[in-house]
Amino acid sequence: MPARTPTPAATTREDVLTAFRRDSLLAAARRVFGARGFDEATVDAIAAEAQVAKGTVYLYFPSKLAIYEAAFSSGLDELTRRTDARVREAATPREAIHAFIDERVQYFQAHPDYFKLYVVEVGRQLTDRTPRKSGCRDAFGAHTRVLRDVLARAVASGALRDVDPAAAAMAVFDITRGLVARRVLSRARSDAAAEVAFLTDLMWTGLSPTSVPAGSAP
Amino acid sequence: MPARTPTPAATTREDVLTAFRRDSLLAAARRVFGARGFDEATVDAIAAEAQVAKGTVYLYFPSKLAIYEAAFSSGLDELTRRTDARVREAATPREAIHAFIDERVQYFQAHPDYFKLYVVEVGRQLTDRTPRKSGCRDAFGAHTRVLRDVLARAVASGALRDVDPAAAAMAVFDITRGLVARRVLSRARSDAAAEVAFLTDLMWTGLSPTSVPAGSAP
Amino acid sequence: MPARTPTPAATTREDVLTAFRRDSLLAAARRVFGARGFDEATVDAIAAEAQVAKGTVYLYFPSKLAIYEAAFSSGLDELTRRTDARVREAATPREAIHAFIDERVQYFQAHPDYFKLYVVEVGRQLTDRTPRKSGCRDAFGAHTRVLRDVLARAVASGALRDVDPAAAAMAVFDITRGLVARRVLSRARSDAAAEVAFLTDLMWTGLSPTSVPAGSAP
Amino acid sequence: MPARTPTPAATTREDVLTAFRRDSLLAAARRVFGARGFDEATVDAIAAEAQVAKGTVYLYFPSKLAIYEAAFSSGLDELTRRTDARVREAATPREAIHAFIDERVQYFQAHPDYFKLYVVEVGRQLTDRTPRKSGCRDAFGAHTRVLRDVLARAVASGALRDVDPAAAAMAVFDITRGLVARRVLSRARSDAAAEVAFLTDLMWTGLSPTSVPAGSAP
DNA sequence: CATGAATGAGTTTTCATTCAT
DNA sequence: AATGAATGAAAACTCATTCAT
Repeated sequence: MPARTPTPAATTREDVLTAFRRDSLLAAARRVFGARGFDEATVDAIAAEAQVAKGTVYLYFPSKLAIYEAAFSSGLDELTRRTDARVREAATPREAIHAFIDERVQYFQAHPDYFKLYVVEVGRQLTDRTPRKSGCRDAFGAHTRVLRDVLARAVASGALRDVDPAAAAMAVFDITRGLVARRVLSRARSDAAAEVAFLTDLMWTGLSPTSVPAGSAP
Repeated sequence: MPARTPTPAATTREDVLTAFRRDSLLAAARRVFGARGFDEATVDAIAAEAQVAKGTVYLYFPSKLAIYEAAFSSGLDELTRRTDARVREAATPREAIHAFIDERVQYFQAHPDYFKLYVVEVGRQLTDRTPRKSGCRDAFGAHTRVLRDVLARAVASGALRDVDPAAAAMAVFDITRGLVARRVLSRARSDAAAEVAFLTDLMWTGLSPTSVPAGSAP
Repeated sequence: MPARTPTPAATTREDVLTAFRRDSLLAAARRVFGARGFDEATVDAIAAEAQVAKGTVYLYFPSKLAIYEAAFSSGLDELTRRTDARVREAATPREAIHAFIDERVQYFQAHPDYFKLYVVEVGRQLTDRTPRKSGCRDAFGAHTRVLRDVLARAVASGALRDVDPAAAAMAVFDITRGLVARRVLSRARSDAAAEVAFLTDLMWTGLSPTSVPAGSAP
Repeated sequence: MPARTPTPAATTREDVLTAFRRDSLLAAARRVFGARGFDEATVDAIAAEAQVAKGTVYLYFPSKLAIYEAAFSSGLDELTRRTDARVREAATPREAIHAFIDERVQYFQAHPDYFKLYVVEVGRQLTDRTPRKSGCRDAFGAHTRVLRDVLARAVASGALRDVDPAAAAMAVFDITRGLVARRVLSRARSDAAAEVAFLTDLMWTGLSPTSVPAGSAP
């Protein structure tokens, strides 16, 4: 990484075009894979969606699986980047939880195709025998890292009661995922603010230190 | 032929064999579909798993999709039946939440193949253009009905604070799903009691009426 | 053929039953093959039509092809027998031609399924690489033998002009076949007498010795 | 690429190649369907006959049935066109009958594969439950239309006796078909002139107005 | 670089035939 | 003799991938 391509001015017309084509193909792939799943999607359909010939796809990606993984990863990267940024900006743990839920709901609402791709991939990971070489697998763990760290600090400072921050972050992650799934599946177009607020409140209350002793174990 | 066996239940050897074959095939289908997903699974593989010839499969099911739906539905029925029973038996709302989470974690832990099939089906539903005729789709809504009713009564009686019972039930459903997913994916064999207890506590605390005013909005 | 089975009393109950079953199967086969053609017909369908189990079919015939050939031949035998009888009874060549056409039209009208089987078999014979071992092939030649002989005698006696009797018999055969095909295809139920009379007249006139010199060659 | 070839007819190399492939496939299909019938023919065999891979066939035709119908129709169109032309050119009714028989015998003699395909199709039409949408069915009726019109005019002008022109045309059609069938089946290579002349004479004589009263009905 | 025609491996499904009961 | 469950070979069709233009 010390020496990038030594031609600083090398970002030629070519490169721009190439990058543009790649992005077009990834966007097309997200739409097609999201709409049909991995197996039902055809390379032909992706090419048509991107308005290029089928052969062209193979100039940019070595295989259908590679397109899929690139499409999945590129979306995931952006989602994670945005989520992490908003969580980091949050002034309080409560706001961090709210930011996490809100950002993800908004992102997926704006990119329902990608949500489908995302869900399909979770299914693939569960059912795939060949352990995914690409970073897909680990990527999932990274989703909640920033939130977990925020919660860990909150527990340490006494702002939250003494829970496992990782488990708590996962719980927030899961209810977010469930909310998004129902909204995407039902093609909900309404504002999700009320539902986001409810889940934020539910989690925050559940994690607050001021809660009552909670009685005996079940 | 003079005297047909007067078995009152008319359950002949044939019937038993037929039922056995059907069950063997469904079990094989659950394993194969769970391991590979719908598209990657082949009827050949299911037949081999059930130790019959390919043609035999078609004596019991009219198509690959029919096998899949039967395998999915049969497991779902049992899961729902067991979950509902345990939730109904619960003496308190807190116990109901615990029963819901605990039963489902135990069931899926005992049938990891079925959990994969279950996840795969969620993916299919998202990506399927042809609305599934079979009860698969509606079946999902029914998962939380009993729990929702319990929570609704608890809200009415003041045992819980004033939340939307359906949304609360969904939250419980989602964190359960997340827990199971992580345990199945990581092939966890350990006892899930601690994690179940944590989630029960989290939800119960979050829903309790004694919670603090919760401060300002996020 | 001089010594039939030397047990004259051997026609037991068994034999009768066996013969009955064979005939039932042949009748069923004629219906099914006639309705669907050879390839589209299934042994299952024939068994069902004959109200026996599939395995039973194989007790009476060694293969699907054998059933087909037996069904075809049995019908053909009857048709030829009846046609020959009526042609032989005819007092004049004109009546012989009429008898030939009339009998065949009536027979096929009464057995439309068999006509389809008959047409399909003609197609098969044309397209079959493996020369039919059974008598099917030669059987066709025999259709017009009796009519041909009648015409030959008529030519010899001067009752008809000097034509090739075989070619003339074939012409009568062909127009009969065409008439039947159109009637069966259009499911005609009306009386064919007028059409039979027309064709008889057409052929008779064409073959009569009193015809004009016929002018120049075409 | 700066200047697209401004070929006014736009018949590029591509188009020629495509048309060539299509024709090759149709010719192969005629041979294979003619040799084996519809059901016994495999797409694999057609592909092999045309020296292309199986998948290639599906680039030009959507299904096996579509290939079959295209092969059937293309041949039928040419046959009908040629027959109609020769019949129209004929100066007299007798010549029209001769032209009809002669042209068809010659065409089928030159394309025996197509004759088999033709016969197979007749069998299919008889046994097909699903009424053929394509023009195959109606096409048969059109075969004799031109000849029928010629005969109708001849009847009107008194050149022929008072017969149903349609029935007469059918009779000519049927004897032609029979002659061709026997020649193709026996792989006759000899000149058919004598047989054609005989049938022409037979029909013409049968239809001539100068015929004797023909005696009593049979 | 871009194209899209060609390839052929792989999948579902059917059905003639066998054989244990 | 009769049954019908089991078998597995065969065939239509799809689509990821390649490569000549």
